[in-house]
Amino acid sequence: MSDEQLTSDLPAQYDHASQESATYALWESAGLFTARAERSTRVGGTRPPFVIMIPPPNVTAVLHMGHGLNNTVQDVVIRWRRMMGDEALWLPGTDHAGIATQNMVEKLLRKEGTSRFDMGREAFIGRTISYVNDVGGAILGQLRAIGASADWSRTAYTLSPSLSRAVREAFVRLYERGLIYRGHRVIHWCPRCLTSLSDEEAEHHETQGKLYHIAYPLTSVRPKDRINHIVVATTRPETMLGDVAVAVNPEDPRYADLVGRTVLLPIANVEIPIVADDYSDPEFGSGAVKITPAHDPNDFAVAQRHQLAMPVIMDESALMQEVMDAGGRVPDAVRGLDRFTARDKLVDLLRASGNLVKVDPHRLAIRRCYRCDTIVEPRLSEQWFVRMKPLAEPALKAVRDGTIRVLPERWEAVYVNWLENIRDWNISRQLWWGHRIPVWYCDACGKTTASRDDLVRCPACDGPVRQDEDVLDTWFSSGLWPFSTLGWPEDTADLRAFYPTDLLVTGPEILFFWVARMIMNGFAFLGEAPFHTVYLHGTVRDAEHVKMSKSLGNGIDPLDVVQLYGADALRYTVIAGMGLGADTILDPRDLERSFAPGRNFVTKLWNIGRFLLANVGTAPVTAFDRIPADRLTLADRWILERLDAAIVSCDSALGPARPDDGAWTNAQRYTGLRLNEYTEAARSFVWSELADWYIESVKPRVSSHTDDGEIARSVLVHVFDQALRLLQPIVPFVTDALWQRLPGRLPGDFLPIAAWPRVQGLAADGRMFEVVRDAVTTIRQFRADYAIPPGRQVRVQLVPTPLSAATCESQASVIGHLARSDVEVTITPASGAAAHAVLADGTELVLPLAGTIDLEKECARLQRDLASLDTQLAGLRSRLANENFLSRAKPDVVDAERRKEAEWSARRTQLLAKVDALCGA
RNA sequence: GGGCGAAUAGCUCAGUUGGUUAGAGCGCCUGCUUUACACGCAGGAAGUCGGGGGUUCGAGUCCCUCUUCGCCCA
Repeated sequence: MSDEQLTSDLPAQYDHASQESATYALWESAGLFTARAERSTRVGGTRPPFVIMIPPPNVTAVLHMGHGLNNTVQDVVIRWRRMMGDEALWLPGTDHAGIATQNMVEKLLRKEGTSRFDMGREAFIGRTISYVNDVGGAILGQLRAIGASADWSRTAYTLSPSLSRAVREAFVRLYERGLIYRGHRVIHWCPRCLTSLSDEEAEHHETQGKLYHIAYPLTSVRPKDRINHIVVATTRPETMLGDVAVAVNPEDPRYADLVGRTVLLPIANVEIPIVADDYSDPEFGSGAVKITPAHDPNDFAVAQRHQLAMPVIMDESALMQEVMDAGGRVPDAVRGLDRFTARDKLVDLLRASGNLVKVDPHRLAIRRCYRCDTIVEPRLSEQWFVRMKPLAEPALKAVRDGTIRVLPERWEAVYVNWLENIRDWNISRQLWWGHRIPVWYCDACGKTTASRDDLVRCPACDGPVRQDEDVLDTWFSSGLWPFSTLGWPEDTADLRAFYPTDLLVTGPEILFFWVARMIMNGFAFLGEAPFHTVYLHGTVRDAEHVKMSKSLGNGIDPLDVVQLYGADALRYTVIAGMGLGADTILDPRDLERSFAPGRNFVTKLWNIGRFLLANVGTAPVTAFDRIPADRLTLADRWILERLDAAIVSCDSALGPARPDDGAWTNAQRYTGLRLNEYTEAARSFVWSELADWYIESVKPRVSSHTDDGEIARSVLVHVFDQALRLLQPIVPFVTDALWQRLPGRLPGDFLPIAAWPRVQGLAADGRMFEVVRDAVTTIRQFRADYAIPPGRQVRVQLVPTPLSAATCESQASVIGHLARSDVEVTITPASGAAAHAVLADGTELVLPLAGTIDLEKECARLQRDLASLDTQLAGLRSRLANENFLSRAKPDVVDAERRKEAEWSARRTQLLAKVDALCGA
C-alpha cells in the first residue's frame, strides 16, 4: 500500500462509533484482561499481583455517570498496573440489592393486580430470579462500552451459590464467636418497604417542624402543689398514645416532689408515672419529657431502666393500631389512620380538650429510607445484630498504623471517628429477596441453631425445625466481597494468589456502609486487611452543583456520551478532572462543553498518527536503539529528554502502587493516584511538545530520503509509540488503533499489554532547543505585532552569545522553517529600522523591517520590556540586600536568586543598549 | 449541637514540605484553507488567590477571625 493510500484510508477524524466496540471484542477474545493465578508471586509466579474489586452495582442497575466515573478510575489504574507487568486482576460483579430489587418486582406485581403475599414466598423468589435473569447484569455490558478492562471470566454475584456459601460461613462463625445476637430493640423501620434498616440506611434530613407543648394533668392534686399538670414538649404528638411515663431530671427542683406520682395521659386516658431520669434535659422545653419506649430509641432505654411497659401503637405500615401492650390506648377517632393524619387529628382533640398549651416552630432531624425516601418510623421489634466493637478494633488499628491508607487523607479522620463510636449493626431485613438467616428454631425443645447447611431436624432433640423468616442486609454479603469473590471459604488458587487485594475505589457515601465493614471482615475472617489503599472520589454534579440523579432528571447517560463523543472522550474528561477527592461538574444541558475537550484530544492524537503513518509508511524503520547517539539532532535529543520527563511525571503522579514493606510510610502515605496530574503530564507532552514542536521541526527531515530522514522517522516512531503507551490507560481505544498501525507490529500485539515506558536517559543534552523555541516564538510575536502576513518570508538575524553560537549555526534552518523566515547568524546585525529582542539566554534577535516598522512603536515596546525587567530586578535586588534573607533563607534559594540577578542584569544591559541605539535622541 | 472541607481568570479546576513574573482546559479578542488535524494553527487580553488580622527575610500555601457554600455525624 502506498503512503497516499494509507492516509486516505484514515479519515481526518477518528471514527469511534465503528471502532470501539470491535476493538473491545478483540481485546476480550484475546483474553487480555483475564488474570492467571499461577503467575502471581504469592504462589510461586513472577508477577506481583495487583487487584481491584469493583464496588458491585445493583444487579438491576443501569449505568449512570457515577458508575462511569468510578469505573473509569479503576480501569485507568488497572490498565497502568497491567502495563507495569503486574498480574492485574479487576474483578467485576453485582450485588442482589435486597430492598431495591424486591421493590421493583413488587411494583410489577402491583401492575398485574397481585402481590407477594398473594403468591407466597417461594413463588415470589422464583419470580424475582427470573426478573433478574431477564434484566439483570445489563450494567456489566455497559461497562464494556466505556472500555472497562475487567476480568469477566470471574464475574461475581452476591446471591450466587459460591458467595451465598461465604455468607453462611461468615454468619455462623460470628454467631459461634458470640458476635451475632437477636434482641428486642427500637430500630429504624420503613413502613413502605416493610423492613427494618440499619443506622446507615436511615438517612438524616434536617427539616422544619413544630414543637407541641401538651399538658398532662396530675391524677390527684395535693394542697401543696403549685401546679396541677406537667407540660411535655414533643415533635411527634401522635406517639403520645404510646407514652408510659413522664421523665424529669432528678436534679430538677421544680419537679422533685412530683417524682413517683402519676399523670393522666390525655385522649388515651391512661394513668402513667412521673419518673426521675438523667435523660431528661432541664434546659429543653419544660424540663419534662414524655416517654414512648416502643417508638423512640432513647425512650426505650429509659423504659428499660424503669421497667416500664412498651406499648406499640402503630402497625407495620405506620397506621395507628393497638399492636402490642396497647389495649385501650388508641381511640376510635384515630384508629387506622396514617401517623401524619393521626397527628393532625390528635392535635385537634388536644386543642378541644384544652390540653394543647402551645405550638412552636422547630428545626428537627428526621430520618428517611435510603431506598424509597419514606420517613422512617422508630419501632420496637426483634432483630438480629452484630456486636461491632470487637470487630472494629483491628480495623481502627489498621488505618492508624498505615496498613491501610485512605485518600484523600481527611476521610481517615471520619473513618476513625465512626469506628470509635460504633454501634451494633442491625442485619436482619423483613424481606424475601436475599440470604435467608441461617438460623433454625426447634419448637419442641426451644433450641436455636445457626448452621452452615440447611436443617430439617433439630440437632438436640431431632424434632422439626423452622428457619428464621428474615433475610440478611445486602451489605452483610457485600462486606465479604474482597474474598467471597475469590472463593472463600474454600482455600482456592485465586484466594491464595490474589488476597489481600490492593486498591478500593469508591465514593465517600459508602465509607461506613461498605468500606469499613469489608475491613472489619477482612481481619475477622482472614486475619488481614482486604486492601492497602482506599481511594474516595467525588460526586458527579450538574452545572448548579446539584448531585446528578435519575429522579431529578439532571443526569447524563454515559452511553449517550459514548455514542456522541466516544468512550475515550468520556474517560479523558472524567480523568482529566479527577482532582483528588474533588467533585466532578458536568453540564447535562451542554454535553459539547463537557466532552469536546476529550474528543478534540482524541482527534489530535489521531492526526499525529495520520501524519506519522503518511510519512513513515508501513515499512519497518530502523530500531531506535540502533541509532548512534551522535547522529541525533538537537530536536531529537530535546524530544527524547522531554519524553523522559513526561514518563517521570506520569510515574510520580500515579505511584507508588503499593507500600514497600507492608505498611505505608509517612513519606508515601498520601502520594500517588493524582490522575489529573498524570493526564496533564501525558497530554501536554503529546500536544505541546511532540506535536507543536518536534513534529513541526521534523517535517522537512522526515520526508527526505536521507540517512537523517531515517533517523528522524525512527525517533518519531519511538516517541509516539511511548506516548501512546503513556496514554493507553486513559484513552485505550484510539491509542491501540494507532499503535496497531505502527511499523513492526506483530499479530497478537496489543497496546493494553505492552510494557509501560521507562526512562532511558539515552539522549544527550537537548536543552539548547529552548533557544530555538524562544527565537521562533519571538519572531511569531513580531509578526503579530507588526502585522506581517503569515505567508510572507522574513529575514531574521541572530546575534549569538559564545554559548549559543554553535546552536544558532546548526539550528538556523530549523528556526527558519518553524518561523517562515531566512535566518542569518551574525555578530554585526543591520543597523536601522528593525525589531529587536533579547532572548532568555542572551542571544539577540533582529528583524530588519525597513519601511514596515514604526520606530517609535518599537522604541516604546523595548522601553516597556526594560521597565518591567527593572521592576523585577528591583525586587530581586532588595531581597539580596536584605541581611535577614541572606542569613535565614536556605542557601540554595539564595544561590538561585543570585544567579537570577546576574542573568537579569546582563539582559538589562543588552536591552538598555538597544534602547539607547534605537531611541537615542 | 459536634466534626470536616471548599472559596484562585467569565466557567470547570491544578498549584507536593512557605521561595522565580500564580498555571491548564473551555470561553473571549486578533490573524490564518502553513500539503496530520478549523475537533486545528499562531498571537493576545484576562486573577487585590472570599474579607480582615497575624507569624515570617518571604504567604495562594502556616495561624486566628469573619462571610458564603457543601458534606458527615448526633
